[in-house]
Amino acid sequence: MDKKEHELKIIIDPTSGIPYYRQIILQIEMAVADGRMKVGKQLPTVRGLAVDLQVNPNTVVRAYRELEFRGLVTTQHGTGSFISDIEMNMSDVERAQVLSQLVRGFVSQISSYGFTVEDIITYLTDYQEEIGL
Amino acid sequence: MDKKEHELKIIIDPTSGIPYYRQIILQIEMAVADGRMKVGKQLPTVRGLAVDLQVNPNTVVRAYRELEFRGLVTTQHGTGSFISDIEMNMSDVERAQVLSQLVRGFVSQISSYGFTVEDIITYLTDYQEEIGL
Amino acid sequence: MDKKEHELKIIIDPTSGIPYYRQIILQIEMAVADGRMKVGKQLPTVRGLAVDLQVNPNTVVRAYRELEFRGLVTTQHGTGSFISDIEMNMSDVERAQVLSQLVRGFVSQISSYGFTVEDIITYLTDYQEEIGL
Amino acid sequence: MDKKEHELKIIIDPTSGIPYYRQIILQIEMAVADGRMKVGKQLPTVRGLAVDLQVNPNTVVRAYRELEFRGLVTTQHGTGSFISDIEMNMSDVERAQVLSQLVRGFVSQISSYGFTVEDIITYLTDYQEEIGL
DNA sequence: GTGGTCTAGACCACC
DNA sequence: GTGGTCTAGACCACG
Repeated sequence: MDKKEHELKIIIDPTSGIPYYRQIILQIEMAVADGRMKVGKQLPTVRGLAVDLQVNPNTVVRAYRELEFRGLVTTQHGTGSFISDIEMNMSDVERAQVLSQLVRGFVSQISSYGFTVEDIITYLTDYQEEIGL
Repeated sequence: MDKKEHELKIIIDPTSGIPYYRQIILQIEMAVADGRMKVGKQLPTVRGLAVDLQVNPNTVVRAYRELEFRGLVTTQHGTGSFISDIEMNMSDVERAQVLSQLVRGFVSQISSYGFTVEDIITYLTDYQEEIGL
Repeated sequence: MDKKEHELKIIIDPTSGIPYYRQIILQIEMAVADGRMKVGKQLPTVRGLAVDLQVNPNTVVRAYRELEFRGLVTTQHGTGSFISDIEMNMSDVERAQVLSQLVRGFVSQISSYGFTVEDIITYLTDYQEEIGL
Repeated sequence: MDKKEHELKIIIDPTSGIPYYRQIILQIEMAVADGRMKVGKQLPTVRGLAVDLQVNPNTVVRAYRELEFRGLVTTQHGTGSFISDIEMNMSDVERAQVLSQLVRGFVSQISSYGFTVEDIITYLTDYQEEIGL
């Protein structure tokens, strides 16, 4: 078994209309969500990732900054950026605030498709049972 | 007891983060989808709607143009804009698919922050009341 | 009495060692704190302020972005940036989170001078009485 | 009951946001200020301290160099670094002035977000316990 | 080597 | 006109 089969592999789609820095954020969030990136693990360096993705280093910086703001990532100057342990580093209040921002962003997104908060709640309730199986 | 007495009541929310022209598009789409606007019916004039909504006429123009591009609306120069008879609306099934994709993506995202579906539902329920104010 | 005697007058000190964008943030915060900027008032445009301060527009963008993240400022694409009504737009949870971030930043700052949280609490308690006079 | 049994115990907090070399400087300054380190006493060797703190030797070098620049420390090539007899430490009065300036500035800042001195005190008291863990 | 800040200037989206 | 994103590349701070 190759321990590296599920490493962090970010892919930028220039045609998606989604800003590059957001694509980076989303894919790092997903990597954490599905366990490919674990607490304490170092993220690619800013410059390294920029070269990989063929984007400007500043674009990566911006993505990392936003992740740090949200508490998902910790940056140590001169050392690198790491996945932080949110549960440990954030108070309940802070976690609630992150949830709030994420949900509001999502609501804004779905309403641009004409869906309502009601629709999501209904869907999620069903989804929850589905997962619970 | 006429359920259609308010045929087309568009409301712009400047704080939603959704572009004005999109808000107009969405609400016209929804009006068509739920039967408040029917094929052949005339839309408000660009200037009239702009005054109503207190937005720049160009914003309304843009919304109508995009609707025309999608085939939902036909513009007759010098006469006005009308709902065209092309069936461009998403079916319920399609809408459900889109919702599903969006919500699952979001659930994946928030789980990277250690939140659960339960957390979202709770938050949304509160949020819904807050908006309802 | 000239109504404009106390307008927003931002001054960048290139020798202070404080990043320009932080200097902008701090001075806008102060302007709001002392009433020179009020809720709903429009901030200088990004480009306008950049020219005024003789800094790059991106530097102003960054300052405004951070203020928006903190909830002090609301940006409307294509229209401008405005002082937002924090009390209205933020939930208790969100306000608590902003407080948390501000205080933690301050603690980090003062500990670089060798002061402790204890020192601040002591000072603030005295200060509070002083103000209360 | 020797109060000085732990003459110089430096602790690096990687999460504080304060540069390592500053943390070293501050703790040496404080050790001098409260009498744990006296004039003429030898500081730990660069390499020894680097190993102790698990930091890069260059980081210790930098801290010592800055202390030497300030006159607090004298380095004798091939022999070691020593506390010099120049009185560079802030008096209590000076420290109080600095604290005052910092705190008042911060109070002004947070008031732009609608927070009160009371809010900070409450938060700090909680925070203090949290850190104390 | 790492990340942080800033500039100059381009191009896009929204009003 | 407004703000938003991105690039190219420089210089600084930290380890």
